[in-house]
Amino acid sequence: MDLNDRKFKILEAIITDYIKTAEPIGSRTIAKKYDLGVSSATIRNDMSDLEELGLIVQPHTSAGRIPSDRGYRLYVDKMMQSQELSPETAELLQSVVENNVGQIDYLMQQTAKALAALTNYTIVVTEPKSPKLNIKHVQLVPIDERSVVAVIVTENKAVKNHVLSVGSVPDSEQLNNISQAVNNAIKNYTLQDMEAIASAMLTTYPEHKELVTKLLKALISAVKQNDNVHYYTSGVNNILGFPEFSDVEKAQNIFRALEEKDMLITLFDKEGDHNDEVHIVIGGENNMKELQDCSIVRADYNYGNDSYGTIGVIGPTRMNYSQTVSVLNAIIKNLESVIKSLSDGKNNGGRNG
Amino acid sequence: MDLNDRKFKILEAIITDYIKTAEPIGSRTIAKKYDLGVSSATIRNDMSDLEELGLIVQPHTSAGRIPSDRGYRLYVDKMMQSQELSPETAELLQSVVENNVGQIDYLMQQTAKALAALTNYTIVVTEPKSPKLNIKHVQLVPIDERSVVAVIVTENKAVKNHVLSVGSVPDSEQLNNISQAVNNAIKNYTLQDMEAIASAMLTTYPEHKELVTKLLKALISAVKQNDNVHYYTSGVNNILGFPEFSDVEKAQNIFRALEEKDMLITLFDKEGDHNDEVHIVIGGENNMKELQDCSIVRADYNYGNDSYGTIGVIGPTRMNYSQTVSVLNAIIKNLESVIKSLSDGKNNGGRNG
DNA sequence: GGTTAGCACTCATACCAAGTGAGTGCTAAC
DNA sequence: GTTAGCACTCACTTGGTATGAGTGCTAACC
Repeated sequence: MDLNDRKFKILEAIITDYIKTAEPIGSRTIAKKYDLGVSSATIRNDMSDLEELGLIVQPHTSAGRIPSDRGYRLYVDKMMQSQELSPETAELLQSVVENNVGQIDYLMQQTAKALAALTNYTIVVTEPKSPKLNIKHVQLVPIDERSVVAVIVTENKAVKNHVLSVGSVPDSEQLNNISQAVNNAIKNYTLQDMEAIASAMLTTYPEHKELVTKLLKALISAVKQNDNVHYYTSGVNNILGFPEFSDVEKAQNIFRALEEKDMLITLFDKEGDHNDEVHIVIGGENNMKELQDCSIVRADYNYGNDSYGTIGVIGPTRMNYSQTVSVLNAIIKNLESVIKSLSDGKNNGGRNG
Repeated sequence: MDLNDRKFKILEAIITDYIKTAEPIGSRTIAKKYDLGVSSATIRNDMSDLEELGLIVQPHTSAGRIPSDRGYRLYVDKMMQSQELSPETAELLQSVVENNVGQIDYLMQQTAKALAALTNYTIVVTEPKSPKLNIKHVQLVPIDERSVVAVIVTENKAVKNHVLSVGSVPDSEQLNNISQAVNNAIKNYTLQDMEAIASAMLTTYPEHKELVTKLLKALISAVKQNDNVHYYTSGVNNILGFPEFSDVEKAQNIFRALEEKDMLITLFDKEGDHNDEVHIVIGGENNMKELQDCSIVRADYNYGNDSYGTIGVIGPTRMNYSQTVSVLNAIIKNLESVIKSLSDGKNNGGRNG
């Protein structure tokens, strides 16, 4: 059975209508609302075919039809028109990014917040992380008489702080010396040779054994903690606004999933390849049963040196995919351009004149 | 009208019962369940008096009574028995704190998570902040060819990173020199004299004008950002578990409030004095109308040098105050002891032998 | 005066039965 | 292939009727 033009149109009508109203839509409604030039009976026959193909389903006998996951999939892959953003929206997205450059965590938060407000869905933004993480620079900074912070800059330009508490803190100059020594050691050895570095350092600085030992531990944990990605969410409460989640049980499941860090991260990591495209996972296509009624639209943003972060939009399967994709594309473009202009040293991108 | 012993007992019965069941409780139930030695009619008379005093209310004519905010207040202030924590609970709370020393953000997150799991309420933990914030130490660390991170250690031992993007990055040695110069300047001037520091620095390092300017800007913003407190929440979804919030509208209001950073912060800042005590705000006592059906139990933890953070527990007014207070006291004690032992340089507190 | 039994009254909730209407599937005619 | 017509399904609404938990009041009791 193939899909002629009219059936495509009917499917599209059902999907767009259902996205708007969340109500099952019947043959008569389509006949009246969309000018297909045929009667409701004909549409009824077509709908029967569409159902046979698994593209739409009937919640119960005397109701209209709603799209199935497969229906949405077909729509998303073949039928969906890309949507132009309004100038105001585009500008808003740009200003959010540009106004928060420099403080990566704040930038993420504000991005998430803006997207949540714009889409009315739930947003998750993960900090950039690199598949191959190497430490680029280490600096010890004194905090008080008993503790120093090890500032660790990784290849992917992430900056992490580890507080080390030690018996006694060397003076600034010595801290600098030790930092320098570690930096040199890191350049010459790989992290696998941490043992070697440790023993080398300890012969040079036997009097700071405690500090050096703890510092190396921190370095190792920094590398390991690579999979301990930070992330920011916003618009979680939007979930409750959708009639499909007015059942508290369902909403609670979703909330639980959203609080479960590991779940989210694997969800984002899954679909393999991190490329430029926007990925869409519809309903049951993801195998977390808490999110079977949700769709996830996500895209990765490049952060230089193979490192990337992810922005994910989570909403009901009845989601405005077209708009969401446009918004995601726009924000990713903004983010990457700002990041690029930063590392180019010139801020020549996207300023209005 | 005064409250004799029996009336107190009746009020207590209503409150404890309602905390457990969330159902209005009637005279007959009290007479049967609690052995007061009088008939339901007598209890009925007493309940009428309690209602006249505004301590309990009737949701509708043919229902039992439930405690009012004033009833809870009386209970919390005069009647509530402090509750001993089970050894397992105490141990859990201790291990959470001890296992996460050193990474302040992770510690907060885990603390929030543990408390949420334990109490079944929503937890908000704010990072420590100081009423008088001074910068103690600054260190520049290179990131790549175009950016350095300014690591700022404040008096309250918070460590903040600001990424500065500059035309060209001086080598490590020069970065150290500049850092040192700023540190010296900060010791001699107050932050109000930032202008003076700036001009002094710029005569010393004219070739790094850009970097120095941006660094000083970062310092100022670090001081200002003092009120931009970070905080961590956990157990937000627990809200949905309570029958009083099964009305989606209400739940959504609460969620919105919890996502509104400023609201939460002012909520915590409000009740003035930050001392050792656990503060309890019941229902309408706080003036955020979104949280009128919630109670907030919060306590501050000391972080040395006048700086403190706050741990807040948010739940329905029908909250297990006694347990919540005990848990809060315990976790605060653990946190403070660990913090103290860190700055004492010896970890001699609370290890099992 | 405090306590109690008895009783009328209220009112949310559950239950049931009938009615309504949106929507379908099928058949026969066009 | 399309359409009109019709029987059928079934969620949802409406209204009327219990049911029962709980109260307030009164009169009697200790």
